[in-house]
Amino acid sequence: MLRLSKRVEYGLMALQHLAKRGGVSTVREISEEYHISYDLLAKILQDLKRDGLIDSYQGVRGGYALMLTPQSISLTRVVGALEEDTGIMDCATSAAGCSRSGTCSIEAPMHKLQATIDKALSSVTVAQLM
Amino acid sequence: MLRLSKRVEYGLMALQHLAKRGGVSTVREISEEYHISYDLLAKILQDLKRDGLIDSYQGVRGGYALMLTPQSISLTRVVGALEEDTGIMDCATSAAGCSRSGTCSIEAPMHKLQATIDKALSSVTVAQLM
DNA sequence: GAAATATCGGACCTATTCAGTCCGACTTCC
DNA sequence: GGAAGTCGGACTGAATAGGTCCGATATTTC
Ligand code: SF4
Ligand code: SF4
Repeated sequence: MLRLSKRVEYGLMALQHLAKRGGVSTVREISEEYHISYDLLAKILQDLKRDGLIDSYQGVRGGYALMLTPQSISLTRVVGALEEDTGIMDCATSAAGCSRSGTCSIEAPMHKLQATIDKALSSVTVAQLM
Repeated sequence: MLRLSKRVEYGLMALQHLAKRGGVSTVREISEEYHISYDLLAKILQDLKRDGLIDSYQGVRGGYALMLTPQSISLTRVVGALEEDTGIMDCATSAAGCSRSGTCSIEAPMHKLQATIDKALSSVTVAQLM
């Protein structure tokens, strides 16, 4: 379907918010501003933190803040943190391979297309969302 | 998830086969060569025909054949014929729009990304699959 | 120390989409 | 008339996405 998940979409909005704000923001604050489900956004930010994109502070007056500069956070990174299966086709994440790999003749061109798309994603950073 | 559907994958294999073969091929022939479900592939080829990419001949000794040159069939065209929702996000297919369109600030950059991906897709043709 | 405000983390539910199947109708060649 | 094909719609099962719930833990404030 070639569509980005809501998780990525919300994640990007949140990152954009954090970048614009600079400091620490809470899940509630972000979820209300952009009308995103609180619980869902909470999970997303936890994933981003787990991947080292943002830092978290617990307790009262806690929240999340960017750990990296907006310029250094690419869409590739965000997608990687928030989705398991990237990759345009089964054979794209080259490790696994595909059962048809012998008879299928479109594998090579698809890998090339994958590379092109990866490049497109990596060229977009959070800094460009502001 | 940024993944192409099996429909597109099978469709491309079939188109590649038709392009390589030149003449008329039956669904059975293609489905057996690449180990694709007969019924599923049948539907896919019907869709491709409906979109004018291939031509069909009914009855005994019938089958499908390309209507266009392999060079003139882009991936964009194939995806368009086989999937309803193209588009990286809800707002991408600009007509519909999105309820968050006011508060959301990442819309413009996403449209740009969409354009980049579209370009990548349109630069791949069936001719390059052979 | 208690209460308020946060993140943390896992289980859970539901709707939608995808892949695949089944079957009856129609068309054409032999 | 029968075999070999496409046509088209309905249907199923499995996977995924999107969203919810709730109890635990950490930290600040009063
Ligand atoms: S090798 Fe071919 S059949 Fe297998 S996932 Fe890649 S494109 Fe599809
Ligand atoms: S306008 Fe914003 S919220 Fe709406 S679909 Fe586009 S990116 Fe998502």
